Amino acid sequence: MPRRNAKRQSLLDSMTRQAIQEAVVNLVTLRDTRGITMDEVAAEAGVSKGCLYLHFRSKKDLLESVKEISFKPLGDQLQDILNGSLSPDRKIKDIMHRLLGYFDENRGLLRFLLEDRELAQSQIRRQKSSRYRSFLERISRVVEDGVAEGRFRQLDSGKVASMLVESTIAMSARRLLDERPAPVEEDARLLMEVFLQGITLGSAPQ
Amino acid sequence: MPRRNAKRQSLLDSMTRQAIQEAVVNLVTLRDTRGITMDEVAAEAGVSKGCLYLHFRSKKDLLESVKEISFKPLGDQLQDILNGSLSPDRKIKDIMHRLLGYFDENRGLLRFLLEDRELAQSQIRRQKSSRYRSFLERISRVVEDGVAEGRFRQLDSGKVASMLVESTIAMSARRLLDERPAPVEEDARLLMEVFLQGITLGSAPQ
Amino acid sequence: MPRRNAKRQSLLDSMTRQAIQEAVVNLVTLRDTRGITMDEVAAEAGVSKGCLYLHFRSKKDLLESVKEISFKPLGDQLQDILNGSLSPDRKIKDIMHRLLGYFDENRGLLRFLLEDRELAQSQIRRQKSSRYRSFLERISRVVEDGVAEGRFRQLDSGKVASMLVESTIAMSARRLLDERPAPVEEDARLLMEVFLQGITLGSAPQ
Amino acid sequence: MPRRNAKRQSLLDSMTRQAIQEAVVNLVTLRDTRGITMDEVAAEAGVSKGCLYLHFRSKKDLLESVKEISFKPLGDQLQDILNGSLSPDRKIKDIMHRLLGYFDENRGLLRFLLEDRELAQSQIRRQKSSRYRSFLERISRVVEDGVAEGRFRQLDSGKVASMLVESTIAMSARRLLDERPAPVEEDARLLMEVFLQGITLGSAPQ
DNA sequence: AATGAATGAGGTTTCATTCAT
DNA sequence: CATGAATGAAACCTCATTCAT
Repeated sequence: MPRRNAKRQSLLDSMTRQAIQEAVVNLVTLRDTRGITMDEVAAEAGVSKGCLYLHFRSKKDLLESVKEISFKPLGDQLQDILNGSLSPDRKIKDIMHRLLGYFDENRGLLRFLLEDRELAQSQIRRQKSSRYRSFLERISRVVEDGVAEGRFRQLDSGKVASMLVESTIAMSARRLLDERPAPVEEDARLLMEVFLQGITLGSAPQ
Repeated sequence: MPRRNAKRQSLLDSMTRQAIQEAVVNLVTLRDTRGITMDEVAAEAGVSKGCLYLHFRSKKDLLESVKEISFKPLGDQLQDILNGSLSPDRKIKDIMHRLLGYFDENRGLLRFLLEDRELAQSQIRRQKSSRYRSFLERISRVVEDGVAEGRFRQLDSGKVASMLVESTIAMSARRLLDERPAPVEEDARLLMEVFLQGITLGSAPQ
Repeated sequence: MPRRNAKRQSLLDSMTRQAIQEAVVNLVTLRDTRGITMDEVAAEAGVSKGCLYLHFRSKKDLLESVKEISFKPLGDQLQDILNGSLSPDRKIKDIMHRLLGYFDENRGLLRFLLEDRELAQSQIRRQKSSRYRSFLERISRVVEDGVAEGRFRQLDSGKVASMLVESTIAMSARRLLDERPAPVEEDARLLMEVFLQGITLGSAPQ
Repeated sequence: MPRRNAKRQSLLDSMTRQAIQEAVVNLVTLRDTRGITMDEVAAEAGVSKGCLYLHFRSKKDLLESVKEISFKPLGDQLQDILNGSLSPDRKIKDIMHRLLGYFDENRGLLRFLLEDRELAQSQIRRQKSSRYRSFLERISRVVEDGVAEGRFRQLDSGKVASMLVESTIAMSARRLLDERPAPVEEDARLLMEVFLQGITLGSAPQ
């Protein structure tokens, strides 16, 4: 049964791939991305060093693939929110909520995002379109929609998007350190309150 | 005159120290912190590699010291603002203004802050007092003052401080990438507007 | 019918063997012998890597076998010439002609010969009988025949054989590099003119 | 005394460089060039592996430098002969004599030459100007001089040069294998007898 | 007979650190 | 105080070979 064999083989194959990727996620959860070595990945995954290069062309390739699969589900969920028909402020709230939740569930991934963000800064100009930057632009457009609808003030949407996203990531980072973080809803609400109404007492509209 | 010799020696000594530290700053402006080598530092400083270890115990020690001196002036300036008698919202505005300005003037240093931030996030619990964390706590207290004075709403001050600071850093990073960034005042004003009043149209009280 | 099956098996078997060997020849035509990997051989042959080791004990064994079969036709042709009844000088000419022609037709094989030659030189004493060395000895005997027949001068036949063969190989190598090499006949004639009129008795000027 | 120190330092430096290069020569004398590893070179030279890269950028660089210095003296001697005012046939004889002698004295170097020759052939087209090829061209010109002077027959000088050089190298290789090789003079004379009386005008019998 | 994932020894290269001078 | 050659522990990567299926 060559068909069956092929299937099982490719299943095994993809299982090893996953095992390696999961090993990376495990290690990244503890260490910095740049601190991990291929030896460690191999040990963590329970395979030989050579095997790593059977499944990934290089270390860079491996890390890249881990980022890819790690952020895929989040990306899809955010996509759904962004493509939805909710109001801009609701979209922003949902996105914040989802980001907080996702990083709660996948604690190691935050480091990849942090690295991505740094990367965007070191490769000044050249590689504008990292995951992070394109995400920012999406948020930016939601802000613009809010402005167009007369809900938000006329502010630089790109900069506001940065503020929204970075504040949410900062909140996620805090939650990571917190042994008993507040419920996700609570932090999402705090973010929204601050951004929608500011921190000044009495400035709330109603 | 042993006294005089000692003095001259220590003067020369400190000059070499400075030369080395400046070399690091120069290199960090271009590269990632972890990407620079001791060879490069020695070459940039115009001293021998061995000399580096005469003045600093290790690479880590050297980088740490560079952070120290790099952020000292900023720290002092922020300290002055924090110790001043201005209102909390004015303090926050001044701090934002100063942060944006400082990173504009010292473009490479942002990387150190980013590193510090990562450190602060990876130091789960154990060693609370990274520069970044202690700075956050200072801001946190200003927010609390504002709450106490009845100017700010009753919000989690630590979280709000994170939001304020991360948004400002994000703005600095944007400015770094921007070829012709807006005047510092403009970005500081945007940050304050958003945080004090939120982004919602019509929510401005007076 | 176990007989028939066995036959078919061995036929299939030998076909795979050949496919592998041909793959090596193809690759050697492009690359250096030592540059090719077993992965590449497997890919080129369209079989699995493991299959290689079913037909050949090792890489060395495989390459050795390829040399064997690659030079077999040439060896047979040269054998015919050597066993023929032509005059020694005619034999030498025919051999040169055949060598030039063979390497023209099988461009990659020259690399094997070069490797063999190196091998012959590094194998100090031990394993005298590499293909190359035994071929040299054959030529040597033709020279001796020529001496015995009074056609050639009394010269060290082994050394003269080396000169003849190396000059011919050098000519082949030149032809390989040449985009439009002269006709084989022309180069063979040049070789003969130089050598025959040099080693032929009575060609000494005074 | 900084002057003196610098001198001694650079002396030590160049001594290590030499030690490394000599280690390569020693190893090449025994093994094939491509078979030696940087580990072996380091061990043979009595230095650490890292030290190798202090003196040479890469393995390729090291081997290249060894070739350079190994063939420099030979190159100079051949240069002198080529630039001299002797007759073309005398030049050729002297060059053959010198090649045989040089390879006798520096047995390992022959391997480098053999490798270079192969290299020239595998890098078809690209690196036309290897040491070997430029040397061939020099010899080629001597042959042309001989033709111009009416001493040699009108033959393709490039091809004849190949024959001359390759035959001499083949003779050297033979001498390498021979436990008691004939005196250099004898082999040089043999080469000359064969070639001179072959290419000399008027040697054609009929 | 055939597969191809896995191995692991070994290759080249880098770099923080030491130490004799 | 200063030097810079030397070190050696990793780092990344390759590839001939094996073996469960």
